[in-house]
Amino acid sequence: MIERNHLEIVREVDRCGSLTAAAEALCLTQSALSHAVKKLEQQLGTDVWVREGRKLRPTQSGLYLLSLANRLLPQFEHAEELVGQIARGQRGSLRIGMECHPCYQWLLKVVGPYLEQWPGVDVDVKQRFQFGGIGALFGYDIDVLVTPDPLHRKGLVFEPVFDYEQVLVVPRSHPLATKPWVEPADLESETLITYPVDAERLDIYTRFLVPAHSSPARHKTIETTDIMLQMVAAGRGVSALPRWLVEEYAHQMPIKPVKLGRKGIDKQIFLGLRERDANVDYLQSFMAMARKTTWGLV
Amino acid sequence: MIERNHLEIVREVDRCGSLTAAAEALCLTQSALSHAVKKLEQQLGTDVWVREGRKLRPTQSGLYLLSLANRLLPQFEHAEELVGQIARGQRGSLRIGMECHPCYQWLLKVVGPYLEQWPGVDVDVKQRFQFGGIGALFGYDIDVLVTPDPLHRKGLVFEPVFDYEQVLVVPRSHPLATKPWVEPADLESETLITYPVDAERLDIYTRFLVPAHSSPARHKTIETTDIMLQMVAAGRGVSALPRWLVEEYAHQMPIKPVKLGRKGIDKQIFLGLRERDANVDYLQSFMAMARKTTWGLV
DNA sequence: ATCAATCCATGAAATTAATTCAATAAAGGC
DNA sequence: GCCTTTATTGAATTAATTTCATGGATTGAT
Repeated sequence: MIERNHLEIVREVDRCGSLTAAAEALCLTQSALSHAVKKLEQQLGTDVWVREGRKLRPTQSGLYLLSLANRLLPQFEHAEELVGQIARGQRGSLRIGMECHPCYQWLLKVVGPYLEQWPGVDVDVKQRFQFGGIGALFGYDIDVLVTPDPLHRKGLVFEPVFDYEQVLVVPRSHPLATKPWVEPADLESETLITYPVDAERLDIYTRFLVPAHSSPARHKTIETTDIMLQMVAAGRGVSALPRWLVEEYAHQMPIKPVKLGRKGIDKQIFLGLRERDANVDYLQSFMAMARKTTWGLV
Repeated sequence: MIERNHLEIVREVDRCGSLTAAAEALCLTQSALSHAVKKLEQQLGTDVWVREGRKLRPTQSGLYLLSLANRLLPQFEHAEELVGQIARGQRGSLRIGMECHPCYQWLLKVVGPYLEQWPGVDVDVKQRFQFGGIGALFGYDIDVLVTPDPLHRKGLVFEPVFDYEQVLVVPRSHPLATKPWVEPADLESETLITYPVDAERLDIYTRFLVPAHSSPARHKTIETTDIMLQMVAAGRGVSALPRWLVEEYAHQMPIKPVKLGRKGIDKQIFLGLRERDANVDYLQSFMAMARKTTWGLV
């Protein structure tokens, strides 16, 4: 078996030109090296150096091992560096799961500065999970979950990162646009546009329409926020989104946020991760930056 | 320090899915593996697997080490295979030094079949040496020397591979072409074409002209055999070459060999190598094939 | 729920491997 | 020729790996 230290020896002997010097460099006695060399040659069944006087000249095998050493040893060294970074929490992969469609816009604001600060971390975002976001966390498909439903289970940790108000978005010229708030009944003649997810995961249903036994005239689903808002601006329907998101888009398109009910619908977004990972530096940092990014938005 | 056996462990645990099975595959007890794993994780300062129930799931570090293992271990294994071949004399480099210009034609006939038989051997031919062919052998610039001058020294071994007669080459229409042999005086009106080497290494001088205190009308040097013979065929001079070589070319061009002196000049070509290498399979084989190739030529 | 089977962790003992020490031999420089 | 440097060798020492014996934890089946 050719071992790493054999390659180390071959490289150092080549560098130093003698066993004695190589032994010095490897923090060994010259005798230890001599023994090691002898054993290696016995194992390989061939000389690695020919002894000429008191010089060592690499044989064919020696030259080959030398090239192998110069190829493999740097990879070992690089690996140690990398694993060290992982150990210190400076490197890793951060797979973010999203269970909150409109949060994608918010996430982009977090990720930008985060990538700058953590050059060793690979960030990826996933939006579909076979067994739900919690399952994805347990199954190691993701490392962090962005969700409005913390659903506590042991082994997982959730932390709120920001609060916001879910509002109705209507065209600026819409009759509802001037109201201080809308009632469920106001939507019965409207087309409601939502993301394509189950109704029980849409607050406008669970916390607004369903309790009032109300429902919209039609229901359309659209994947992307941009298109959704363009549809609203074009008077093709109304939608429910975070207030901060609507206000941001309101600069560019004729839309307006309207409170849902007299008290409005307040929501909270949580970041969840595995308890085991809770003390990993780059994950903690992500939590911290996520919390900070909030302020600029609400 | 990440060692080869660490990579071996990581790979095997991944393959087998459990420590126990991996231990079996590595011919170790489960306990030994457990100890080894623990020590590795301590050294790295990070877990390589997370224990979930009685299953092991690789961590970030573990996944990285696994990819490293899949990259490096095959290289180790390939290296062992290769060194094994070198040890068994099945692989190596055969650098042939030529001190006998016309022998190049002969060498080509040897090398062809040799390459087929020894796919693991890299053959190279060198024709110029700073300190002579012998020096090149001693200095490990070449492995075999093809020479007419064996010049014995200890540490080197020479063996004759073939005999031949050195003859004068003249155009077929030349007056000398019909003579049974030429005398030194016959060349005094001729242009002599030779390879560009010192006169003391040219038999036509040392063994023919010089003893008779004779010399040609002019002396030209040419590097390549083909051009040399074309010059002769064109009546631009005469040259001295092995009879077998001249006879081969005589099919294609109007040239003729003539004996040098009544008795002719007999020569012998030797193959020399370092004593140390004398028992290397692929070198011995080269010697053998060199000897055999002779028959087809003389 | 209980039981058996399977798997991993651990400490102490045994084995094996690596390293040092001390002595020797060989080569190169002055 | 003598002195210095370098590599080899065998025995003693030290360090490491491995095994043995055991216990705890989890899984799947009865």
